[in-house]
Amino acid sequence: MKNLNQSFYETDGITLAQNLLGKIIVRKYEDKIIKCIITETEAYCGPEDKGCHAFDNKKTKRTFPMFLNGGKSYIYLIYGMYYCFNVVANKEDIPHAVLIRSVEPIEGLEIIKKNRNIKSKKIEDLTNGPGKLCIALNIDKNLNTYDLTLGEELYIEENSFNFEVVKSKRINIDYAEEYKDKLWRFYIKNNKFVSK
DNA sequence: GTACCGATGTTCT
DNA sequence: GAACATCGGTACC
Repeated sequence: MKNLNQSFYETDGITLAQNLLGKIIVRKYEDKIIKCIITETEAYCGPEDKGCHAFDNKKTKRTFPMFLNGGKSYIYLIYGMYYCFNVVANKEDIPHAVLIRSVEPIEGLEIIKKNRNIKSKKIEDLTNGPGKLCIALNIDKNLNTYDLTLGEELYIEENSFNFEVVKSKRINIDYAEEYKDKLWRFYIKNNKFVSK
C-alpha cells in the first residue's frame, strides 16, 4: 500500500479530516509494527476558528507545528497526562490541523494491548479516544513536528473501501462560541471505534 | 447504562 | 493561578 504524499496533506483541514477517514496509520518502533484504520477525526482551522489552538494566528511554543506545511505531526499534552495526535494540513503558515480521535487496530493488536494495559475486555476501548490511541501507538512529544511523508516511524497509507461518513459537532470545545456548533467532526458510520 | 471526580503538568495570563 | 481538543474508577441506577 502506498504512503500518502505531500500534496494529499496540502489542503484545508475540513477536506483533509474527511479524506483521512478510512486511511491506515502505520507506527514502527523497536522492530514493532502497528497498523490502524482512522475511524474518527476533527478539523481545526486556523485563524478564524475559535476552537483552534492557533485562533487569530496565535503562534506559541505549543502551537507552532500547526504553522508548518501539511504532512507534519502536531502532538501536545492535554490535562497534564495525555497526548493528542494531529495531522497538520494546508500550506506553510496556514495553521490547519486534523485531530485523530479514534482508530481501529488491524495489525499489532498484542502490542497495543500491552501498551494500554487496561482491564476492559472490549477491543474498542483500546483506541477509541485521542489520548487512548497515543498510548496504544506509543506516540508522545518526541514525534511532534515529525514528517509523515518520510514513511518511516510514523506515516499514513492509502486505503480504499466503501463507508458512509457522519458529520457532527466537535467534542469538548465549549469555549469556542459560534464555532463549537460547526460540523467539523467526522466518523465512519456504524463503526465501533468512535469516542463518546 | 449515566454521573461525577480526581489525576496530572505544560502553557499562557 | 487558571485552563486544558482526556481517561479510568467508583457509585448509582
